[in-house]
Amino acid sequence: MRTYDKVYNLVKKIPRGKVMTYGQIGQMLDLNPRVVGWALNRLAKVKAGFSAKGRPTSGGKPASTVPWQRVINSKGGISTNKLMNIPLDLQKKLLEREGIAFDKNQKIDLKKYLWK
DNA sequence: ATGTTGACGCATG
DNA sequence: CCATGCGCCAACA
Repeated sequence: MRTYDKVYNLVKKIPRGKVMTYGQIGQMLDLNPRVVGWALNRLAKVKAGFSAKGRPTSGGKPASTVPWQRVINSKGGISTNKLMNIPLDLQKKLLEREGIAFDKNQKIDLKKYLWK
């Protein structure tokens, strides 16, 4: 069981309309937030077709089943907008589609949507 | 084996 | 409020 598989398995359990933070996931899996981010970043690459040479995914195909958009930072904001391989505001759109609202600062109300 | 790289978080100024 | 700095550690080259 790779470390990133733990992350994927947990993220897959996040119910629709709820979100989790990197720090929260890291705490639950006894990993650092950075590692969580790393795992998701890897997902993005796979999804973008940059499948790592000879190492596309861990056996299966987690990329298509992991609701990565439900993972946000501790401020309740989106962290993917500064990335090259993900369209701007894609994550925001996906979340809004699930009924999650953003305020004027592009932030989510953690009190309301955070899953525990 | 070793160095680099982060979808982060927290403390500090 | 914004800017830095550091910890942290798996995966990759």
